[in-house]
Amino acid sequence: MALRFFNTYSRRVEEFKPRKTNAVDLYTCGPTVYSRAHIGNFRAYIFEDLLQRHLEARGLKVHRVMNITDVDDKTIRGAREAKIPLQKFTQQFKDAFFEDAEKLRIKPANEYPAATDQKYVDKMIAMIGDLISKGLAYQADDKSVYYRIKSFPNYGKLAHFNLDELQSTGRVKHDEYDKEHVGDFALWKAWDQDDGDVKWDSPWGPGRPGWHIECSAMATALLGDQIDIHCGGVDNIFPHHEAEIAQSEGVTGKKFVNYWLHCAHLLVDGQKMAKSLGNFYTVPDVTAKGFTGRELRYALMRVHYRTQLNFTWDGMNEALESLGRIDDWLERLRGVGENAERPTSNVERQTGSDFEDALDDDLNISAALGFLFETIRETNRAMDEKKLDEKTAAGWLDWWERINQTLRFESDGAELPDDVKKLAEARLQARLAKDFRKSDELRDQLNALGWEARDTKDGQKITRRAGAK
RNA sequence: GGCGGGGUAGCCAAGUGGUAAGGCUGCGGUCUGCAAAACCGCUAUUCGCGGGUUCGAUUCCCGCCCCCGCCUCCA
Repeated sequence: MALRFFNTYSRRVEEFKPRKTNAVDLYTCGPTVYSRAHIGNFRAYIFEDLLQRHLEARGLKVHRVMNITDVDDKTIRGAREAKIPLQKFTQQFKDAFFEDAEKLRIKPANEYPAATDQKYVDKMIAMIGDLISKGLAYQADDKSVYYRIKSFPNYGKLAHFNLDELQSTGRVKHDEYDKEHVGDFALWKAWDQDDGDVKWDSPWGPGRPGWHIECSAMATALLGDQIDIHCGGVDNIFPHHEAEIAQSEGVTGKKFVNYWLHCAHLLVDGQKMAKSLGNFYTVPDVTAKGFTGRELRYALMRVHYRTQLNFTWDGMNEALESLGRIDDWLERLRGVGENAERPTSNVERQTGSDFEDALDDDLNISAALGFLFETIRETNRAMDEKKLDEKTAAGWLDWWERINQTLRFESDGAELPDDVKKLAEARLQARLAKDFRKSDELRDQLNALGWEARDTKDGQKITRRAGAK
């Protein structure tokens, strides 16, 4: 089956055809580092991770760029309030971002360009100059440079907005006196006192780049004038990505992006999770409740990226239990097939490609996981009936290795905490002494800590369950 | 008001013009010292509501209701 994605530009599922035979250019909008990214932000990055890994599973070499926005109104304000230099202020959130991304097993991008990097500022200035010379931008009385949206006929095509019908939500303050059209957006923001020493020289005076131009500059600088896929959250469709198209195509005259993919919001209590609403959780908030990064990864990944996902602690428990099912299955399967000769050349033939086929269909993760869990039930049944031979088990283990490159759901086999280890040891001794009263008491104590003792033919097994610290 | 996404069991969630995947939870059974895990069984005659097309619709068409998002610096 061919790869297909829903393209925001056409509002249709389209067959994916990369420009190059075996390579894909992927640009993903990264965080604005004015505070720690929340798990709603990470939902988008996890969707992009799934996308990248699946493209790779299909044999495509992915060149991924993720920008870091380290200068804007909020970062400047934050640095000013903290009374520290902008660089120092943003660095802590950059560090936190990479730390969290690693916990969620997100594959690093090839480049993380920063908006404050002089070479990209130079590129932005060059693009703005070019837009002015083409009549697509102008400097207003407030010294800022704005994009003249009425001169770019395709403006509004991505968001499917009619410019004359735009209605202000009042969310953003407009300086309407300076602009030719309310919709004109800033390419270069003239310096003012609140900016302190945050400024760059330009032909239009001191100032700093507008938000949108940074992505146009960095994307074209690192990936070229045209790129295959550009991703982000749905809230980036307008105005951010619409502006990127206007800027990039205004300069190059070429189609900027072939496929626009956007991820729906993470909700909490049925509302969008957003810093501005204060209803958000960060990765450390979730791990502080006793959940791991891979459990959060599962919880954020298991719902199709274009469907809004309501974040709940019940959902986290479901993730934990579901992963436990996978863990138990793998352990059991390894008991049967680990030492068998791997039928490497026949894995695909033996196990099929249902999992990958499902993901080909606009990343249908629910269907893909459906196949995984059906497989688990069927192979467990075969093992119960002692009908799963070594070689078949080994084949399924290879299949798992393959799909786990995309899912990255496997347990990293963390060590047991010392108190748990002690209780488990004591319980083992009690059981050997056939002191079941005591062993049951110890099991209750383990349960209270969020761990479960289970007796198998291979001895006692300790498993983490919901609420473990 | 304009433009999107969505409404499928207790919860989460696939899916198809031909009679509802999967996960979590709950209950019963096998197994077990007892449990757990695993497996088996049960849990939507029904897919927001009302019409229409059709031999047949949850799926296509029309109308309506509800939820969420975007509408110029939010992933």
